[in-house]
Amino acid sequence: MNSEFTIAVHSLVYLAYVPERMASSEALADNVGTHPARIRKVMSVLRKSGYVATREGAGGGYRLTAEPNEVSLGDIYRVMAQGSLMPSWCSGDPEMDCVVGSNMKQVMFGIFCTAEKRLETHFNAITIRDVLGQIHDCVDCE
Amino acid sequence: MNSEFTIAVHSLVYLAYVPERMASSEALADNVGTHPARIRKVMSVLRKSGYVATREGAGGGYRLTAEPNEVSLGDIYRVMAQGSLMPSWCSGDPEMDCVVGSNMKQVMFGIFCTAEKRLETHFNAITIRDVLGQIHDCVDCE
DNA sequence: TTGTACTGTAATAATATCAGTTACAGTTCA
DNA sequence: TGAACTGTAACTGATATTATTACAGTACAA
Repeated sequence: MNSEFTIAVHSLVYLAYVPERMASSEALADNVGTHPARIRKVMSVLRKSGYVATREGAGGGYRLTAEPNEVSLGDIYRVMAQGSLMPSWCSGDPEMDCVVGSNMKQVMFGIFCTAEKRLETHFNAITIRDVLGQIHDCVDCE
Repeated sequence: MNSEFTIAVHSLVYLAYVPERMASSEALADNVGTHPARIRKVMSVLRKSGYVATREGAGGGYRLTAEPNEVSLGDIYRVMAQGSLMPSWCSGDPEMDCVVGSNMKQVMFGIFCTAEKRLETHFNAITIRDVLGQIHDCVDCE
């Protein structure tokens, strides 16, 4: 999996943490630990998916529009990283003569698809609010 | 995830399909669609884990030693690809001042760990025999 | 006992993916 | 009108992945 999913989750949690004001791509990049341009790319997807509002121009930036307890990591996974479980390279060749070699690609595809559904089910149960809660729990433990 | 998991599963299924004879790395590479040296590398791990026997020299190769219905994809995942769900790059920095930025790495780590456990649970329920069965089902459907 | 056919393993090369960066047009506010 | 932003694409460098080569070691068979 590439890290856009992580960046998206981190950004949304941060926006949920400062709901009253807009955060610029630079502020988010600082917090996430990456480059502002990368943040803008990720946020662009989240805007198109309806999770954040953006404003260009001076004083602009990003603001969470969805309710933190109504956005799950599953939602984010689907828009940022769906299909990333299956390796890009897959074995077998449908054209070949052997039963195993010719059907393996299809069978493994099915296995990876159901595996990914499992993963999504797991992520569906975790909301942005939950993640923010876990972060606050970290502090309480210190 | 890199594709060694897929290569391992494919190879074991193939060996389960031809249990009476040894398969050379070249025969397996042909069936899987990769280079013999890569097969040997993967099989070396499977040998050390006790799933296959190998024999060097003329007429040598690989043979399945485990029972196809006793080896699960979860077993294979653990030896070939454990930890591959979490992206190599992760956000946040424990040293920083912000609660979100400083704890996110740890929280996401936990989320990815439990997600991977879910994945393993799913893979645990699928055996090499099941995969071979699915391949035979493919043929019946044609 | 020697040649042939294998595995084991490491090193290297080629390729693909990922992350960082730069650049600039477009937008908004003051 | 200038400053502070986003949106997006292009490019660069780093890292991960796969392919390939090479060769030492092992086992069988003539």
